[in-house]
Amino acid sequence: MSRKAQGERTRKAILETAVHIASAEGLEGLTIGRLALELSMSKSGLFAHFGSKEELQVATVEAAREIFIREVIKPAFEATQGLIRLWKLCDIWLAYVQSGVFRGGCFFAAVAAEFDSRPGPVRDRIAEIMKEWLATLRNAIVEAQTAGHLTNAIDATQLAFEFNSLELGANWAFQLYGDASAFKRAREAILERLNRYTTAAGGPLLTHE
Amino acid sequence: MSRKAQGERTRKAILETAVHIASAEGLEGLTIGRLALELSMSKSGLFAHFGSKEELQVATVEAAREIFIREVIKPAFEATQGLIRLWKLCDIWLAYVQSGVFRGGCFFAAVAAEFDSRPGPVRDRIAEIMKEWLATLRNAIVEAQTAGHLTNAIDATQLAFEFNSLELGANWAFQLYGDASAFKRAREAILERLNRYTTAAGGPLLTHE
DNA sequence: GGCTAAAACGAACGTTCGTGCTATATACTC
DNA sequence: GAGTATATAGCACGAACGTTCGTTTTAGCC
Repeated sequence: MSRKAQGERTRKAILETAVHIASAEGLEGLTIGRLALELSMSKSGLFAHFGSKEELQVATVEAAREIFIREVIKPAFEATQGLIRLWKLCDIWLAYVQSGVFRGGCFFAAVAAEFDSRPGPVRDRIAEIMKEWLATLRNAIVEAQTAGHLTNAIDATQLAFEFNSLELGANWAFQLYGDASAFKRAREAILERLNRYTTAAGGPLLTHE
Repeated sequence: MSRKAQGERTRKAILETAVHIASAEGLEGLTIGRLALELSMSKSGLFAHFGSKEELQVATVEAAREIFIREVIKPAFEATQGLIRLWKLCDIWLAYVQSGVFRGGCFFAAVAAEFDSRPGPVRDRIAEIMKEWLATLRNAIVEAQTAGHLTNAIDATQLAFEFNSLELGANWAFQLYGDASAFKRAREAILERLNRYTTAAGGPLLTHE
């Protein structure tokens, strides 16, 4: 193993742990000492991988984005474009949060609330990424309309807002109360809307169970 | 003014400022030094009003609850029980957040995300209060059903979850993007549901404008 | 086997945090 | 007016924070 590759590997390991900690304790609660302790390495050795705490935070956000793409976006995009993919995006998102891989639930919901009043590059990147997600959702809706699965009467931006809200709401209920039925409620609400706006060409109604 | 009353007054002033800071910086970001500076008093003098930082946090949460009751719950409860009150609860909540009295938007949305992975009395109190809000919402729905304004076919808990989610979603969009149209979207989604489930006895349809 | 450069370390910096101890100023009681 | 309780201030503490610096370990190259 080259020395160079070793550095990359360590950096990956650091960020992997950082994402988990930050989802629960936040990006400020994510301290370098704590991170070093958890990885059994020195503060200074760890710090050398990033020039500053802010850079570490940005890198952590970036790492979380890649995980999100790998675990939610990509699997959903294996489905064919249209209604199915739209539903997959929502369904997999909910399943992913419910699976509890992150102690703090949805990473971005957590850090968005933390940084929404803290101007700077960290906040900017978080906002960008969440906007990206919302655009993905909206785009899937438009595609479902183009494919003739959903009626053109609905406003795609409005529907994307509603779906995103329901997901945030489910995440909130699960994190605060451990209430897993919130995911069922979110799915029910989303499906109800999808089914209501499905055209004849949209195929048989989707169901929850 | 008695010494005793002076203490009470100071405490109120502290908590008033604390709620504002915490809505933006969080309950951990709310430091005693910062708070003392903002109030032009000494750290120790301020600290004497609370036995610990945790007590200060709990007191701040309590203060926020009282503000919320005064500004949202009470005004909504001036409306007659039933559909109107239910709508008022949602509408006033949105207007209150939009008014921007708190730099960090909805106080409870902010601190819930911060503390949902931090066990302790602070988290417990936040969870209680938000459950209280959800119960208020649900109860208003049930009352609207009992009054014959809304159909009994709907699940009150489900609808309360959806309304709460839409409110959280609007708060999220406004805080992260300054997007005021999110409030319009939330209102539209809520009204759409209310109108759809309104019985003939529910009176004329509610409108947004 | 030495040389180089990357990677990790250990110790310390200055600052800020929450918290405690002691003293002073103020208002009410008798 | 002396005495007491309350409110606030001053000062110091130990711990933890992000950060810097000089050193040591390690892998690849000639």
